[in-house]
Amino acid sequence: MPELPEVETVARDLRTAVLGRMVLGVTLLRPSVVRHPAPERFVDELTGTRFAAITRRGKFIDCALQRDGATAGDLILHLGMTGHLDVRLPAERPRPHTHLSMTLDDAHELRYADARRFGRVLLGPRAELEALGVLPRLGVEPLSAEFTAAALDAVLRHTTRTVKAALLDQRGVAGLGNIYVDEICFAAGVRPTRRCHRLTRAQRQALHGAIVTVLGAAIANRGSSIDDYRDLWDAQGTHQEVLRVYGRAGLGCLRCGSLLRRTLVAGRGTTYCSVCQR
DNA sequence: ACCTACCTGGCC
DNA sequence: GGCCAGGTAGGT
Repeated sequence: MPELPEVETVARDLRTAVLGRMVLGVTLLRPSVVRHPAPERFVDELTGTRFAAITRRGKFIDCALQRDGATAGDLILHLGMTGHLDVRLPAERPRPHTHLSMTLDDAHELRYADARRFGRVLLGPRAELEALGVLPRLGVEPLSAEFTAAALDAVLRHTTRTVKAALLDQRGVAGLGNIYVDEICFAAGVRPTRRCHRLTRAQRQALHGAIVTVLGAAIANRGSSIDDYRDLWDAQGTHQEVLRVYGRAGLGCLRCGSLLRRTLVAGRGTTYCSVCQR
């Protein structure tokens, strides 16, 4: 469900809601959502910590924790396809499939829910989690200074895979998913089925520009609420209203009017304009 | 570089 | 009942 713009929106709101708060208690209703460490240790090590910083890396939310003012690892959350975070008062009924609830020192609860359970939760120093192999090593952050046209070239140039598959791979560029890859390909005028090594330099540059502008616009609109994405306060984003290809198969291209096609690429439903995208 | 499995819910 | 869904991981 959430891709980079939705995760960024939730991370920013989370900063407002829980930064500086202490975790007084932890209720782990479905231990299997915690991938590391073991459930008892997870609860013990999280209890009594304070949220010191909240950042996003790809589609992961990283809450840096402190205990007695000293660094105490990171609470790392991935929302999968259907994950939700809520900040609610205890009297409010938890949404279905709530797997983890943290009671905070301002009387609110921070809750993690995920119907399909494709998401996960981890706790520990980020470096340690990466060393253990329980956190994947992610590619370049597309909204960082390191994401230059040359950096994208390095991802695309030496592979024969489709552009769609390469951009979905979190080890290349971190944070892109099915909606935004289709939108990026349309904005760049590139077919998602195109093989990376056959891209022209101009096409690679167009993709680089499109990644930055599409993600920026989606964040400004607080993400796309297609099915069940909602922010921390249960409000919808508005970017779904301006998507140009995702969800528009069979409708007219907003640029040239021809019917948008839908195919399967890299195992994912893919919509594109066969006239505007080459 | 693919392909399937992992889950639940909603729609036809 | 079957198909589809914003995402990975693991096996071939």
